[in-house]
This record gives sequence, C-alpha cells and structure tokens, in this order.
Amino acid sequence: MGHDFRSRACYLKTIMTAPSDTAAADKPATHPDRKPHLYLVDGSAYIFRAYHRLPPLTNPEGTPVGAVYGYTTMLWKLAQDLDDAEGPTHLAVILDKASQSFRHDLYPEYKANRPPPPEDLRPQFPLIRDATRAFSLPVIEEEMLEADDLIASYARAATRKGWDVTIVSSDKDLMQLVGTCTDPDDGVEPGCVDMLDTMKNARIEIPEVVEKFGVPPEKLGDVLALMGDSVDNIPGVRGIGPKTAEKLINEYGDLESVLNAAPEMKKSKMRENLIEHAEMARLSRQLVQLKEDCDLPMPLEKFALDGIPKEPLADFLSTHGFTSLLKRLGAGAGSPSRPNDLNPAKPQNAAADAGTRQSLPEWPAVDLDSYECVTTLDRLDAWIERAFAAHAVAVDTETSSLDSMQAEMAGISLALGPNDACYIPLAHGSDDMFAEKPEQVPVAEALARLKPLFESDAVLKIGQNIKYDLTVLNRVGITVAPVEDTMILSFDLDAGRGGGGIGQAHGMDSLAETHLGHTTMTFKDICGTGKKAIPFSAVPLDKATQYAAEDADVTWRLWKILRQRLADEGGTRIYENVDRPLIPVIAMMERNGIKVDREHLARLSAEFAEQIASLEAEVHEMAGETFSIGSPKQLGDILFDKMGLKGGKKGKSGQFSTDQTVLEKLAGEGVPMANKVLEWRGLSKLRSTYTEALQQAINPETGRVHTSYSLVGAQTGRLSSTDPNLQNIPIRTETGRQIREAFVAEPGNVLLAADYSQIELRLAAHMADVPPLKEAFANGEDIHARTAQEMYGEVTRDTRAQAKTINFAILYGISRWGLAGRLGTDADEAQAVIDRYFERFPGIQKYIVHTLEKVRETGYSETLFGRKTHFRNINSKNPNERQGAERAAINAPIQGTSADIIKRAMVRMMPALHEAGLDNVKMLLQVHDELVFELPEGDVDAARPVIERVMAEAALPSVELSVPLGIEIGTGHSWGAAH
DNA sequence: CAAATCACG
DNA sequence: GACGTACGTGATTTGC
Repeated sequence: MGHDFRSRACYLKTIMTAPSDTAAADKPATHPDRKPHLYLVDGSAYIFRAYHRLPPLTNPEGTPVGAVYGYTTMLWKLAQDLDDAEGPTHLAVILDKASQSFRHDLYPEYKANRPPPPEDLRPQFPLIRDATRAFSLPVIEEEMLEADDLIASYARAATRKGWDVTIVSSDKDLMQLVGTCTDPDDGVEPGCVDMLDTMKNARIEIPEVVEKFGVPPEKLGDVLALMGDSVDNIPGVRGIGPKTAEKLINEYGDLESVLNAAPEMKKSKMRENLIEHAEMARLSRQLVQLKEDCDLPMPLEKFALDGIPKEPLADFLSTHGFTSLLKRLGAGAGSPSRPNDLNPAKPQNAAADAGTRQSLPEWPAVDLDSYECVTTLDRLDAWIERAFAAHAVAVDTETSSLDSMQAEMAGISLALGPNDACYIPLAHGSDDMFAEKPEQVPVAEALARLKPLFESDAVLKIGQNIKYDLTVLNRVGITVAPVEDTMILSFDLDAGRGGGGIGQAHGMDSLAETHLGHTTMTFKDICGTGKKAIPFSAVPLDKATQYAAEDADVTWRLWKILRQRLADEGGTRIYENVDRPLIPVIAMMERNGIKVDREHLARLSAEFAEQIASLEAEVHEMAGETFSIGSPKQLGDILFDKMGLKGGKKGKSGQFSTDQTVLEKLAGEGVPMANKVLEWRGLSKLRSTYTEALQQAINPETGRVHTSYSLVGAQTGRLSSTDPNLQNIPIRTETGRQIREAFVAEPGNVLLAADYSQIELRLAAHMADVPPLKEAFANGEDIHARTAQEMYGEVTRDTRAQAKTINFAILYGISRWGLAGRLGTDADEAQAVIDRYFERFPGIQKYIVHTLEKVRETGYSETLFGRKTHFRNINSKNPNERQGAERAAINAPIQGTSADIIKRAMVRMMPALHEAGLDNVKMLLQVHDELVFELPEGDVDAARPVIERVMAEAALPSVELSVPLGIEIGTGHSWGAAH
C-alpha cells in the first residue's frame, strides 16, 4: 500500500480550506447510451426559498435579483451535472401561473391564507423566465393548472416511457410521487421518481418520505388530508397534526377506514373531530390529490439537454451584474460555489446573510397610538372573546424583575394582529403610596378572566421568550398552553447568523430590526437605567401601553414571518419535535429549583478565606512587596519584570500572560511562588464564584436555587445556564467537589444523577461510521483503550492517554499544532498521530471532508435531527477566521446531536414517569449530558429503569443509532454523593 | 466595558 | 511556508 502520511495530511489541509468547486467546463452534451433521466424543476417553489435564503442583492439598475441569482446558480449546477450517472438528460422548468385551478372550484378558500409575495420578490418573477431562457431550457406554465399538477403529469408520462424522473423541489405534496414506478409500455425497464432538494443537497426517496411522515408515498395523500395545511389553507381535521395523522393512517390503513372507524374509537376530542370534520377530510383528500392526466403543453422529447449556448447566457449574466458567473462561463469553469457577485451589502457568503433582507409583508407600520389601554372588565372581556376567535394571541407580561421566580406582575399585553394590540395594567401606581392609583381592572378578576384563554387548547399563546411568562403566570395559578416562541423560532432558523452578542441575536429588538425594519422602544427609554431606574409599575399608563403593547404587536408580526420561514426552510422538525415542547419542561425545572445547604457553603467559605489569607501573606513575602494577586497585570510585572523570569507577552494588550499553563510551567522550573499563586487563585475562584455567590442565589421564598436556562444560548443547540450558572459547579478537584456536597435533597428524598457516558464519541462513531469504535461501544469496552489498541497495537498507560487526547481532539476539529500542545510533542509528531488515526479510522476523515463541503456550500451544518448551525466565516478569506469556523463546523453536528438527544429525553421524561405512577419524581437540572432528579428514597428502584430507558431510547424513532447509548446512574443525599 | 482567568461538558 | 495553538458555555475581578 505504501501510505504516505504526509501527503494525506496535505490532502486534509487542502480540503479544509480550498473552495469546493471542481466541476469541469463545457461538458459533452448528449448521452445517447444513457437511460433518459428527466429533471422537472419546481421553479416557483424554488425562488420563494431562494428569496428567503439569499441577501437582498440588486443588479446595476437597482432591481432586486437575490432570488434570481440563487435560481441561476441552481440551474447552472443542474445543467452541469449531466455527466453524472444521476444527472439529467432532459430538463424542464415548471412555473406556477395559475391564479385559479380546479381546486378553487372544489374549495373557494383554497390558498386563501397565502400572503402576497414580498414586495421585492415580485419584480423577480419575470426575470426567472428570462434566466431559464438564457440557459435555453424550456419553461412550462399553464393557466388553470398548478405547477404540481403539471409536474405530476410529466412525471407520469416519463415513467410510462421507462424514463427516470427527478423532481427538483422539496414540496411535501409532490412527495406523493416519490418511488412511483409506472408499468412501462412494452417490457422496457420501468422508470422511477425521486426528488432533489438542491438547497440541502439531499435526495428524497421512499425512506426519506417515510422518515418525514411515517408513511410511504402512496399513503401520504391520506396523511396530508387529515393534517391539513395552513399555508395552502387545506382544512384537514381540527386538532390532528402530522403525528396523529401518521398514527391513524398506519393503524387503519387509509383515510376512508379512519373516518369509518371513528364512531368506534374511544371517546375523545379526536373522535368527535373526526366525525364532525369527516367531510372536510374527504374534501382535503381531493385537494391534495395531484392531477396526473393534464394535457402536456410540450412533448417530453423537447426537453433534451443539448448543451448550453454561451451567448444568450453571457448576455443575461452581464445584464444583471453576475460577474463571477460570467467569468466562469468565459473561462469555461464549472459551477459556481461562492456567490460573491453584485454589490452584496457585506456578506461574502450569501447564506450567511439571509434573514437581514429588506422587504416586509404588506402590514401597516407599527403605530404606537393605535394601542388600547384596557381598564374595564367589559373591554377585557371583548379582547378575550376576540382572542378565542382568532385562535392565536401574542402575550407579554410586564414585571418588576428579570428573575421570573421573584418578579411581580405589573400588567399584561395582548396582540391579535398588526396594530391590533392592548395593554392591561394590573398593578400600576402601587409602589408609591402617595401617588394616585390609576383606574385598573382588579388583578384577581382580570386573571380569573384571562385564565381560560391562557389555558385553552384552542388558542396559541405566542411570546418572545415565553418561558419567562410561563413562570410568572404559573406563580399566579395559570398554566399557559399551548405556546409558540419567536425567540426560539429565530434560533431554530438562524443559529449562528447573529452578528454580535449571542444573547442579543435573537432578542426582540434585533429581530424587529431585521425582520420588520422597525426600531422598538427600549426598556431603558421608559424606565431609565442604573440608580435612576423606576419599576415598570411606576410608568404612566400612556407610556406603559405604548411600550407593552408594541412588544406584543411586534411579537405577533415576528411569529407570522418566522413561522412561514420555518416551513419554507425546513426548521419544523427540530422546532416541533424538540425545542418547542421543551419550553414548558424547562420552565418546570426552573421552578423546581434545587435545595442548597447554606451552612455547608458558609463553612467552606470561611475555610477558604483562611487559607487564602495565609497564601496571600506567603506570596507577598516571596515577592518582597504587597500587591493584588488577583491582578494578572500586577502579577505579571512581579514575576517577569521584577523577578526576571522568562515568559511571553500576549499580543494585543502587550501584557504578560499568567494563566494556569504559564504558572504550572514556572512551578515545574522550580519557582515556588507560582504554586502558591495557583493555589490562591483556585481558592479565590471557588469562594467568590461558588461558596459566596450561591448563598446569595437562594430564593428566600422557596429556600432553593432556581437557575435560568437559555434555549438559545449556545449555537450548537445546547442549553446554557445563568443566574446562577449551575452547569459549571466544580467536580474535577477534590476541593471543588466539596461544593457539590452543598446541593442536597429534602429529608426523605435523594438526588439521582443520570448521565450519558461518552455520548459525543458514540455519536462520532455512528455519524462517521467507524466500525471498530462502534464495535467497542457495542461490547461495552473502554473506548480509549480500544483506540490505543487500534493505533499502537498495545494498551499501556501512555498509549491510552494519548488515544484519549486524540479522541477528543477529533471531536473538536484538529490541527497538528493544537494536538502537539496537548500531547507535549512537536507538530511533526502530532501530524504522524493524526495520520495514523485517519488510517485506522478512515470514516472520520470522510466525515470531516463531507461536513466541511456541505457547510461551505450551504453555510450551515445540521444535526441528525435537522438542527442547523450557521457559520458565516466558513468561506472567509482570513485564514484564522476560516479555520476557526471549520473546527466549529466539525464539532457542531456532534455536540448538537447530543444536545438534541438529551432534550428529547427531557421532553419524554415526565410523561414516562407519570405513566409508571411516579409522580413524586422531580427533574431539577440538566448539565449537557446529565440530568439530576429529586425523588423519595422509596421510589429510586422504580424510577431508575424508567429514567434509563427514556434516556437510552431518546433518539428513536426518528434516528436509529448504530451504537448503544450508555447511561450511568448514581444516587445520594447530595449531588456530590450521587456521582 | 473589555480582557483575563477559570469553572463545567 | 505563515497562520496560532481544540469545541461549546458563564461569572468574577481588575483596570481603563
């Protein structure tokens, strides 16, 4: 074989940084030997998606052409693929021209809910036709026929002739056609239909349809009919969504059987709905049925791809300023990989800047004077009645604190549409006993009226970070459900796209700015800041109404926009199955809190303080002067200037680095002061961050500590924890571990800690398909030992440690220098280790290559459950930025999938425990791969297997892993003892 | 308000 | 051959 490790390394490096376009130019046009393969491009659907994904580019004349650009590159790529065995021999673009179709005769409301196309997309429709003609490709469009029906008819006609067909679309209605293999005319090999989603670069075949809908394509029509579709306004059956529809069809076989069986079902809301809406279901079935026998406006043979004449295409490209495409055309280069044409506002990567587009739905501008201040019961009742009728209401509570466990409610705002919002003040003026209290609906009465609305299954409650409102309202006895959250919608669509601070990226102010072009009033505008800040309940009602109702209005508008995008861009899976159902679960965990032993912490604090003081004295004596040890600046000056030790300066600030690695090195060289400083630092950290701060965090009412989890805190989909952060409580050192002893169960209860063992490595073994690692996990082996065995042929303490280091290095995206630093070797030797690893586990190298290729092309990575993380620097010209993005992109699918899995476990946990009769088990904390519960001592034996099963099976049924998920469980009176 | 440091997975 | 020295977080302290 003669492997050359060095050249392999170079290969990896190249693929990690080079642009990915490799396609050759001007391909031979015809393939007489090949079985005909017809590509039918669903042009209308494509440009809607391209519009949302691409930045608001304009051509030299100022016409918006972002979607046209996306469309052009897509066609280019398809037309270039004709060499592929899977590529097209025939191609046509189908456009939706129909304003009316037979479906409107069946159901006048069909597509009635569809908003008009965005303002700056409209002028692009005719350009799409121009673009298609520029490629000399046929455009098919017919009055009274929808694109779907034309596509179905052409697909049928082609398969009948024995052609294969690929439908370029991701429309779910068209998925009904997937796998259709019509009997051919006279003994020719049958043709088959699949779909291609060019944005995700994914083929959709029968298994993908089954994955998405739980039924094969021939039954998809029945499922779609039951679940309905809000975009096309297909009614379906009220209360039945995709999951229920899937279950029913799988149970009874088809729609008619479901409807016929309904009267025999056990009494439930669903049964009533099935009976009541049976006719609507039948009508829906007709609406989703594709018409496969349309007259074909142009015969199939005319679709043959015959090469693309350059001149008309060049004309088109130059007219619209697509200069880099033009260059490629001239140079005869292949498909474009990076849209850096035109006058992009700033983005280098088109995908990176979507979501900042300019156009708005046709809504009136936000009008602060349009809002109503509700001060009477009659007016409140009127709003509640309208909210019931609307089935969706944006809600925002105004309070006295950011801590939802301590906040006092000042008022509630509602919105039912643009500029259709109100504020209901409840506790204004109560802070100042001398001020005159404005007229308001009495709190108790108002809450009693709002409760049925907020608890109604039939009305969606929409919020921006609604977890907060859930807790505030829960504390006054209202259990809000079902909910929608615009912050989480934004996160599921745009994680990683945000410019500045992570927390701000999905904040309301920034969302209003990007999606609505609207600048909201800020809290500090009306309440002030710092010492002069006043509570919201002290704000005069007119101002308060403007501020509060505006938030609800904006939230409602954002919901409309983001919901639409979610469907268009494929975010529904992660939002509906994982993040949205998690909201109430997290809210519950936060409310549960965890008991902390204040005396234990105080005792530790005192001990630490004593040791800190004596260490401080020693250090000062060694230094010969007193100084602030906590100041890296002063410490650096002492160590490196005064004592003359060698050590490097840090680039930007020109300051000496004195961090752990530097001090440890000095200690190793025999500088006793370094050790003392390290000890001092460790204890100071523990004291200030933990033993002191945690005492402050104990809620006076509950006597417990209630963290706040952010669902949008980490780009990969992990949770983050703040106020206090309970995800970084010490465990790695003995001293630190004592702090965990302070987290305790109530008397009679115990804490139970359950964690996924090596979940990220297991996922890497699965996702990269590494047989020896999968085998090791299946057998319950020590994974690092197995790695050492594979790489070095023997397991010693050294080889195992090295194997462990590289296993983690792989998860994080590797560089030879980084690994060298960790292994204590030089870069050459580290490179040899990397090469050896890739040689033994070639799947890992392939995974890295494929992941990066995909991210470069699309701008985002995806987890096994469809969570996207965007990387705006993935094609950056700055090597630092780019390589940083590459490392993050390698890690994100693994870390993110792990996050998805534990979130799924959390969503299922309480129902599973309830089913097992374990209603006294409380879920308290999540620490990335660990869940902490509190439960009566007597319930441990019963709860343990339930918790283990839910966690181990959390990926199912959506994803079937090829490795088992190992769970380790411990119990004890304290969190420390439960490990 | 940014930088440096260090706690966790 | 240079680049910089692993992924993802949050809290505290110092010092401008």
